[in-house]
Amino acid sequence: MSNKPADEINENGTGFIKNVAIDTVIFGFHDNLLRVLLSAYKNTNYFALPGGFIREKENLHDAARRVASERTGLDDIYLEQFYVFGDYSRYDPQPFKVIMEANGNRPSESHWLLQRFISIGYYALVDFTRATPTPAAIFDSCNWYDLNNMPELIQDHSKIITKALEVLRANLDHKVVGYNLLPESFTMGELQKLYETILSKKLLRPAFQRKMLSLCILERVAKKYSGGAHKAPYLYRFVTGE
Amino acid sequence: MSNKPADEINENGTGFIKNVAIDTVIFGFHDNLLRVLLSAYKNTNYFALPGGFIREKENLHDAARRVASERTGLDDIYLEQFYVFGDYSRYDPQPFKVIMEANGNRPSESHWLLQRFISIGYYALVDFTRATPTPAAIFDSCNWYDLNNMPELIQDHSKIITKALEVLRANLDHKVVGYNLLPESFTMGELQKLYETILSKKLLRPAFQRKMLSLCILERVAKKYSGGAHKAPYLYRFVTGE
DNA sequence: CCAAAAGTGTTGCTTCTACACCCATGA
DNA sequence: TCATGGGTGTAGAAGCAACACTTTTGG
Repeated sequence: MSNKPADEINENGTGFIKNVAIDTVIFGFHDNLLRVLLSAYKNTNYFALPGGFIREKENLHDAARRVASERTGLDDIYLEQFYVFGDYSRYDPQPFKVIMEANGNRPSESHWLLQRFISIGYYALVDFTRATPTPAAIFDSCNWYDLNNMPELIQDHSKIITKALEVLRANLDHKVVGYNLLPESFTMGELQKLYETILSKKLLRPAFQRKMLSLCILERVAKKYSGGAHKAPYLYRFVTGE
Repeated sequence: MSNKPADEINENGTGFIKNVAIDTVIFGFHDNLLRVLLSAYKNTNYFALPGGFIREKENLHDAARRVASERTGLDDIYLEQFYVFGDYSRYDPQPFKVIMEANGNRPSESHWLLQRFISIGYYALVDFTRATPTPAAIFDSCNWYDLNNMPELIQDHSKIITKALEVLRANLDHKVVGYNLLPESFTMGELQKLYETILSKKLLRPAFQRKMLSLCILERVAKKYSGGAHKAPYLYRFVTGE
């Protein structure tokens, strides 16, 4: 939970469901690295996952989509609910107290943001080249960090990312992941690099190519002349069924 | 959400987290049928999943375990969090209003149980022969219903069961399910019947037997002389690693 | 003509499917 | 001894890992 617009910061959180937060793990892929969007709070050393809250009459999914959209500038985002984090031990209001104080607020102990939150985790898969990381108004910046080189995160946000990656990996087999993380067209090599990065292991090139083509979800578009001294790879794109 | 003890029924739900419910789909297996525990409210025609709420300092998992334990009398229950139901359209306070009125209460519109709830779904797998369905104090009865022959349920509880079954099926491959749904010892035929019931399809006997044995999680205990005019099957049990 | 990367062929192993066969049991 | 259900054997198909080979590109 983070990135709240200014008007959300009032003592009792009018208009929002209390004690429930949404944390989104927004994955992007670039330069052969899997990255996530993190918010950095101004005037503090705190980093956190993009998060938000559910409006009183808002669908849970829509709230997650709203958060992911506001941070990326995209409006057609692939989202997957992956886990709920509900241990009482994750209750840690200290960071928010510091953040608010660093920004000139003096919240009372009963401020709604200082209460316990049950956090519903969503992961998003976005096309790195189309997303424009956008910090929430006033409060923070927002940037990509690769998974192997992340700053320390508040609360249990590191664990949330770990769990998101775990579920993403488990879903690799039966859900099409590349469609959301890659640009419109891409080479088979790029697709393989994506899979290898998510799984953290090498895959055999011939096997991967055949497996992907056997799914009948890819079509060849054209060849890509990269200027490299080697055979030009085909470009592929996902067939959308239209 | 249902089965609340009397002391939970006060206007503002003191001691509980508001707007969040837990619904548990408690599966049991008996007579070759997959069954779920349903609560029937007295003085109404309403049936619902066993449910409950999270105490202010209680872990989410512990709240789910508490609900499942109270309904079954068991204390070592296998639980799996499977989905969160958060559409605003599922908000339907009517049944609770009727239930409370049928039991002599006159809740105000602002009664906490008549507010919107986001419901966290857990499924439980229990040994039918050990569970003793126990209704929550005063309010309702509690019984097994087989999946193909269920009463109409309040709100979106049917959809919740459908989703639970979906996830249970998906988990059949990589989680050991029989251990929790069967008694201490069982025949290979019984285990196969369980799988066939969950998947709603026939499996090949030799293949099933070999697959199960190849997992090295079963050990033979003894033969079972059923009195039937046929070869006595072996009894198996899950090796626990002790 | 060479190096590098992409695409395809092939071989052998493992796994699964489908059916056949044998074994034990009590009427 | 027969019907019934449980356990095992096995041939063929399918799938996959591993490696070899061919093709294309620019230096």
